[in-house]
Amino acid sequence: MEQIRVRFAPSPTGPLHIGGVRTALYNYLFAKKNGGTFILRIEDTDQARFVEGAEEYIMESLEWCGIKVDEGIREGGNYGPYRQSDKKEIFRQYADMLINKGDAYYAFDTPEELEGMRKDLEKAGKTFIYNAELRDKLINSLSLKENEWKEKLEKGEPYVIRYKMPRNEDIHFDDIIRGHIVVNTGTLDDKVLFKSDRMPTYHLAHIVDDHLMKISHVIRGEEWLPSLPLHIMLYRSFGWDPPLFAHLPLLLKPDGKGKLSKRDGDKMGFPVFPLFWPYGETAKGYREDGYYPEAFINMLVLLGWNPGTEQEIFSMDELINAFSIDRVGKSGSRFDPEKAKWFNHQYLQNKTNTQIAIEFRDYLRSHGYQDDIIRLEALVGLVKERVSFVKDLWEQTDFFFRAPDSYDQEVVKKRWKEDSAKLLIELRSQLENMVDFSAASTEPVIKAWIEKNGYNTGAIMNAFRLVIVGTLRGPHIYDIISWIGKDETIKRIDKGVTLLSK
RNA sequence: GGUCCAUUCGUCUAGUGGCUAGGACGUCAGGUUUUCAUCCUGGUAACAGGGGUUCGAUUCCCCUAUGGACUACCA
Repeated sequence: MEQIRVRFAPSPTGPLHIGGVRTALYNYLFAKKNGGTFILRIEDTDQARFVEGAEEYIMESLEWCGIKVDEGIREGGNYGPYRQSDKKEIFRQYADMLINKGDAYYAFDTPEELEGMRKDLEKAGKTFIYNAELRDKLINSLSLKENEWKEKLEKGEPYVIRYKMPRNEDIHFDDIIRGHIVVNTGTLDDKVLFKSDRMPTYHLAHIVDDHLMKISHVIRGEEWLPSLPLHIMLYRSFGWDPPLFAHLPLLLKPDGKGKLSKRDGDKMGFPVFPLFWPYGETAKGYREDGYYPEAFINMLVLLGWNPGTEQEIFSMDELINAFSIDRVGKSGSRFDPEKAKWFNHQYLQNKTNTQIAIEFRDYLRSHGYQDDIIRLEALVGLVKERVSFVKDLWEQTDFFFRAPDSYDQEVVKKRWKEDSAKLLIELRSQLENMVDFSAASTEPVIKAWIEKNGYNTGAIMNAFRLVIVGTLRGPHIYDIISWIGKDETIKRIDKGVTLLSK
């Protein structure tokens, strides 16, 4: 059987969008599932849009996601170079092959001339297509006499190389996800294959590279579907067997219409990129927002693919095992930031308290507190179920580290009664004598004391929580006082009684 | 405008020529927690519309509508 080789081929024009990450992920899963090779190829044939740092960003993003590249710029491989600008001479040779074969030609029209004609025709209600109908009226090696266009070449006039699309021919092809598609060449134009800056366009470069790199399956975004007929024609002209194609549906914005863009993220407060983008107009990333890469990937993989079972939580290994391109859907998926949070919650709950405590320690430092890891582990155990992110732990635990310096006025109004101070002072004396301050020890004692005196449990517990926490929230009160300790508990009771009895 | 693609609960989706159309997120209601959150249980909610084909269509075909992509010397 043929060796499976797939590639992810982004262009370094900015940060990698999560739609791009998903494409990379599906390629990776497909490769690993089938014992194949995952290749990262940088398509930097557009010199004008090149962005410094984008290439590094792409590689770092894949690494963070746990998508391992088998062949690429860093990894090497036998099918390099893996950066297209490093092999532009090679592309030129292939463009010449097409010219010699008569399937491509030189065109000398300037962009301004073409734009002018396009506008004129549009005014007349017609569509301008550089194709068999019009190419004779334009300036190229088909319309000009041989000596004329050769002279232009010799004089060094700028030119492009265009593909000579047949006038009227049905092109049949298959897409793994979408099935059989037929397009007539009459609706297609003579696409530019080689630009006047002596770089190939995407169309030429990726066909040549995919062939040279022995790519077996092209898995890419749906936006390429309309140009697939051209690509099929190119394979035919070169006399090469095309790879198999799978065009992935798009990722849509959470509300409204259209595909997901950076603006949506800014507007609705969620990241559209895996990592923070530090150049120019900066953009936030999932990593910096506190997402675990496993959760991010798990969320992303289910946008457009499902295993056909009810399993929702997948490790990368499980994904590799379960993945099948047949189960990729056809329609675009709307991205849901709420579900992304839910996934992170799931992953956070599955971490050990130790792991979380180590991460939490860094956040604590930024708030000016520290504690030893054993105590932090215990603390994490009390509150982790309440949060989806480590960074949210602080707002669940701030009162463990500092006594309240003000009290929730609504609670005071409702729960602080005439006899609250007296009851808390009694409670204080109960606690004061206890040696073992664990919840298991204090809880029954306090309960018994309340019962014996026929006190109202609610009145005491709410007042107690108020002076310890400052408001009515948090874990079991006995767990809280155990963690902060007897001295601190007594102090907080005293402080509360003093301040609230005024 | 032209070409191509798509359409099941609000969202991600499962599914079949005959099912009470299933799950998850969200939401709502109860329960647990004398707090809050979590958690548990339950509820709400969908086959875009119209024609066919068929004994029977959510499922197959056509049309319409809606949405999307592409339509650069960008990828």
